[in-house]
Amino acid sequence: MSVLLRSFSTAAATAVAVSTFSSPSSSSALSVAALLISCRSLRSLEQIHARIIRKGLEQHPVIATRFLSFCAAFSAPAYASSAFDRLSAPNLIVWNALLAAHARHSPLPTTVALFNLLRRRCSLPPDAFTFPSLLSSCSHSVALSLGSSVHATILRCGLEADVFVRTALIDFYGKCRELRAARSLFDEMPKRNVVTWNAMIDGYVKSGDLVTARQIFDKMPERNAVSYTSLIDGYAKAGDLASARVLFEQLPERDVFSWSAMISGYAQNGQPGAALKIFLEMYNQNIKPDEFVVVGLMSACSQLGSLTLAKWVDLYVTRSSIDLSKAHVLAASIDMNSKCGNMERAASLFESMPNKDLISYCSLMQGYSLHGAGDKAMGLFRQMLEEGLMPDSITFTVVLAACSRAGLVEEGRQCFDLMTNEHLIVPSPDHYACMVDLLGRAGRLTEAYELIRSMPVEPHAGAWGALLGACRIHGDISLGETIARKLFEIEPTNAGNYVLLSNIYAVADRWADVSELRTLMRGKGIRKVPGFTWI
DNA sequence: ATAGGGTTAG
Repeated sequence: MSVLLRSFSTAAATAVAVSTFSSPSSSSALSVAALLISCRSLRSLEQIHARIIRKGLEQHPVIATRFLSFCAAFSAPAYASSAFDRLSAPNLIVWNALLAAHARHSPLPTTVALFNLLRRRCSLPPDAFTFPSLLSSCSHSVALSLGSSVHATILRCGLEADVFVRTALIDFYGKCRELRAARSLFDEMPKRNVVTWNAMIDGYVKSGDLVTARQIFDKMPERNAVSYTSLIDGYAKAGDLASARVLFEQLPERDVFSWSAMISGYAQNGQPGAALKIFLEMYNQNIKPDEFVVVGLMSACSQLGSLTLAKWVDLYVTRSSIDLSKAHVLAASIDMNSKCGNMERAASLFESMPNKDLISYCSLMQGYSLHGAGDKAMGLFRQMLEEGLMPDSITFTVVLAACSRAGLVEEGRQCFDLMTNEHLIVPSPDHYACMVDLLGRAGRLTEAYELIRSMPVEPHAGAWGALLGACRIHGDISLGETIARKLFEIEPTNAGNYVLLSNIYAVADRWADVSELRTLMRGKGIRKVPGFTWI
């Protein structure tokens, strides 16, 4: 009965609207309106648009509104504007639909300009449908002062009590970390819905107050997937995967957002195995992944370094409907293939990029470096400079590490000079560690020692460790002892340093020293880490 | 016709 009534009233509303603009035929308007509802892509929207024009229905307010909201759905704000500009007398509803299309997909200034145009051109003042879009645009840009002036306008229009407007305001203040403003608006609200509560949770999560976010979550009368996922995401970002997991297990209906929150949460916290397990659970439930899930999966796979897995993931993504040309998916894929040793694939993905960026260059260079092709890494570095890209501090870390692994002493030195003299980058402890490693491996132990002692910043254990490793390779006992003594001070419990010195003694047949060192270790309660060998 | 959730990578 209610369905019948509703469809009747929709038809009636259409008829009224049609009569106000004198349509050629109300039945064609109805059929086009029905066609619009079933529209599934931008291409089919374009076809329907042609039909709208052909049938003379372009000025029909209901058709125009529906058309504009489909432009919003397919992220086509420019298309919405071009159609809107041909309307002779758009009413407030049509204006609101245009504003919504832009609020979701255009930069804030464009949306604000449109709002000002609406105020000047539309015969009616903005209503409760106007402000939520405008505010959401302010929220996404975290434009506190602009949004506050919108709030003032809302008060002048007497619209602050509207649930949609008020929820949008709460969301806005929450996103701007103005939790006190959000809270006063929230506490004095007579009727809230689940979106209102979720806006508060999101605000507290974003400002890092997980305790209050949890209190809101526990207090709310009904929850949906968004309530859970916001909190899961907050816990995951704070590294509390245990709490995230408990909520995830409690969530009755998981959507792709909740799955990706867990997968990327584990991946980002260095638990690639757990990330993979969650993904497999999702996969076995035949849930379609999206690009966020896939990026998390690839990140986990990079950390595991398994070529077999990387090949499977690659094939899986190729067969899915995920757009591999999207920048972050591509970056994750290049990184995964590089780290897992599929350099051909990494290189071909890299070549497919129209605009190669610093990060993709670095991913590929690191891959070559890791797999013993330092010369290829250096070739890429030269190509990068020729392309006019500006290397940053991390780029040089990758490049210097590549030189060090490949024993390219001269190139490494040149790069260090290039970094400091031309790019004016202050060398970090990491850069020094690379240089010490580079010189040390090449047997220039004295030079390396001089470098480490002349560092203007405090060298970290990695630099000393690299030098101690070099002393072992080149059998320098006296320097080795000096460096080891330094390292025992900096990191007294790292067994690796004791093992290295012990190996130096062993190679020189100084077994008494080996034995003494072992006693020293036992005395300090240090146990050797599996994987290190005593000769 | 309107408000809510997610990867800054090397």
